[in-house]
Amino acid sequence: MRELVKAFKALSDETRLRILNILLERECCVCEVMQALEISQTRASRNLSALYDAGFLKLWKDGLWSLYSIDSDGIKAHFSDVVEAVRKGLEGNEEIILDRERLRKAERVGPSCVQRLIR
Amino acid sequence: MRELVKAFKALSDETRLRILNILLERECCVCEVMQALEISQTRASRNLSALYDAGFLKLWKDGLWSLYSIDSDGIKAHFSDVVEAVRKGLEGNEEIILDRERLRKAERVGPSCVQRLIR
DNA sequence: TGATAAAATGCGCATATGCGCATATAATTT
DNA sequence: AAATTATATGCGCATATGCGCATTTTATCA
Repeated sequence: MRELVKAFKALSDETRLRILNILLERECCVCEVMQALEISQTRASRNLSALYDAGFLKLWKDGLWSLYSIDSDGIKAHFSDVVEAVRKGLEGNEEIILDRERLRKAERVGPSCVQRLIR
Repeated sequence: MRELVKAFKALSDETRLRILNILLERECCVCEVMQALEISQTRASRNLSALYDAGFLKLWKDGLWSLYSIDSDGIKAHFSDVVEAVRKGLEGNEEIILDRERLRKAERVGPSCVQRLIR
């Protein structure tokens, strides 16, 4: 039960749904998430961790980069339906579309290069 | 998006998952929820409202009674999978089993008769 | 070894949430 | 109309959450 609650808690936040959405597109490092969603480093890092702790993501460290991606195998069988529901539920949303567009332009250069772009 | 977030927020609470679970068994009035989960009137009422506001329940008033039940039709197509995920996710949980047992014994007599049983 | 860089984290604050208590509301009964 | 009863709600408080700022951690590279 605790785990279920934790999973839903992870999904009950706009930032995290947006993150999940771009990760459905492809694996990302923290700075790419920052660029795609136009959010701060702290915010990206913390929310990625939350999704990770809830069991939705897997993490693979490549040097300085933390690469997060959907943990398709780790997500319990019946919970992949929930992720699918998220994907469908977000379909057509404007912000979500923008996120994906910015993701296409996002580069794997760290936050220090982007910092000034954010506010 | 706001709606999605609201839906998941409604599901990210133990009390509300327990309520959803007994409503999967059958329609209940507030006092039956109190009895099944052994919680206060305020708590039952408020959490039922939250699930209602998020679009999971429908409400039918019969005299003094407010009868809540799963809104199978109202729940959007792809969201019934989420409810199903909840049901499966709760399977075997001890508290959940107890809730269902108490539900069987629950009667449609108001909180005033039960009040003393709760703490 | 020192400088640089990506990501994580401690702290603090503003806001949100859960819920008890008391009371209000609304429907029923006498 | 007054009393009773099932549910809803205003208020207040304790706790949780989100996130910015500054700093730390961890890894790379000169």
